[in-house]
Amino acid sequence: MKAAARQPRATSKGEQTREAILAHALGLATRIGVEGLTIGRLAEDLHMSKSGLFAHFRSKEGLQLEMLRMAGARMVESVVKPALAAPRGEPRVRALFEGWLAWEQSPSLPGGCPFMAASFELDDRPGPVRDFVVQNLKDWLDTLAGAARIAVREGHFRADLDCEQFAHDCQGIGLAFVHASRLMRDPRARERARTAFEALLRAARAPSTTPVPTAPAPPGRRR
Amino acid sequence: MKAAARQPRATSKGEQTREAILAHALGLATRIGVEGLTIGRLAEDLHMSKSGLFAHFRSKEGLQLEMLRMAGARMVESVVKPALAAPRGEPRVRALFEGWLAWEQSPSLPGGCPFMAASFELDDRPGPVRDFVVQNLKDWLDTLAGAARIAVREGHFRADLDCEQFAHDCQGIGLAFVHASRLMRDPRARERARTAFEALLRAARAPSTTPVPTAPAPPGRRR
DNA sequence: GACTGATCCGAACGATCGTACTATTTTTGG
DNA sequence: CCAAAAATAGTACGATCGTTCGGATCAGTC
Repeated sequence: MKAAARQPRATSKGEQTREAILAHALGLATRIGVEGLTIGRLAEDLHMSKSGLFAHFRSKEGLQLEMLRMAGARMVESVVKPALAAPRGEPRVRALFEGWLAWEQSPSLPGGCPFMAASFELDDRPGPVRDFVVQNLKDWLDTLAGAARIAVREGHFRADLDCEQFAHDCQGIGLAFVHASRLMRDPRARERARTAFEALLRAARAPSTTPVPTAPAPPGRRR
Repeated sequence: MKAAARQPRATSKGEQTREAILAHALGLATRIGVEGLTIGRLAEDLHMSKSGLFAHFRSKEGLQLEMLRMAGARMVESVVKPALAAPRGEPRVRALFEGWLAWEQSPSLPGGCPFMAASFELDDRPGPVRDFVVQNLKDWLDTLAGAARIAVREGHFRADLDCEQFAHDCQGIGLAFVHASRLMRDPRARERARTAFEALLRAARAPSTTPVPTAPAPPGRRR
């Protein structure tokens, strides 16, 4: 928290309290929702005055946006970037999924990934906050689809795989994981998610791995 | 509004306004959330006084619970019951899924299935409302798993299929559908959901599309 | 037509919301 | 160390929240 003592710039006093506010807001928002965030509650938790805290952001919406911006940056840093270190192809897809699972259960996010929660909270409430969430999730889906496309090029996945559909299905597994884990308190949630993901991978892989000698495409196969 | 003039009982005046309140609350809650429901807003929309409306329920929590109770009953009526008319086995599983898709897009639910939204809204907020949502979703998952189990018995699905996992995966597809449809405004959301569901069915079916002639009960068959 | 219960309204309560203004402190560069 | 600047606190505002309470208005029974 206070590693570097000799930093004349880069972290003015205001900057670091501002970051502390955002970090706490993030942890809070995962539990009570992005809209449920309250300046008063934040100030109380951080032993500040409402006005002193408020002065860091132009409005509540500003606070929400900056908080989500921080969450997005953290997610890229702790999920996407490390996954890029994994070998191209299926291993990287796996790394993305596993990284996301870990991110979802990160201790700094006691209520889980804020974007997942916001997906359902803001889906019918237009505004810049919603727009930001949509953009972030679109980027995430693109990342997944891109990794799948690479896996196709590497020969790990079927050549005719619909990569957007693959990303979509991954998202479904993730959402089901949150559902089972957070709401239903199912202790097997993680196991369930992994099972579903393995099945998805199996279906996405090149047909050679499955010892099916007959035609792999049943009638009516389209797109 | 006054169709039946000769009804001495069964629908007293209070009962029908109470139902009107709940119906409107349901439509509202799907858009602004269960917690976002507001007595004032409801009263304004229905041209009533706050206190007059409030008198129908002991508390806001009471209103929320009764509203969800109505939603659950409607869902059973419009999804589960009709599906029971479908032939046992895979057709019934299909009917459940298709019925749920239609329910999710029902015009009386402008924001989609309230339980889906509540899943993420209340996952970290203990209380009777959360408990009710959990119970309802547990029942839904049991219905799905039960239908799958019947499909196994009918020989439509693999004998070693994990029916709870199947229900879990169905839920994931549903959640991804809501995600893609409501938040991302993806016009292909429905197509995506159907594609994912067909893949799930394909993986659940007996290993060869041709009916299995061998013993229908492999070792390890229980419950 | 008076009585009775159900139904609804109006006004008010304390609390809390987001935000605006003005002081007062604290940090910072010279 | 000092003045300028940044950061925080204090106070107050109009709105709205859930809830209470006493009184109107209505329906149905004798």
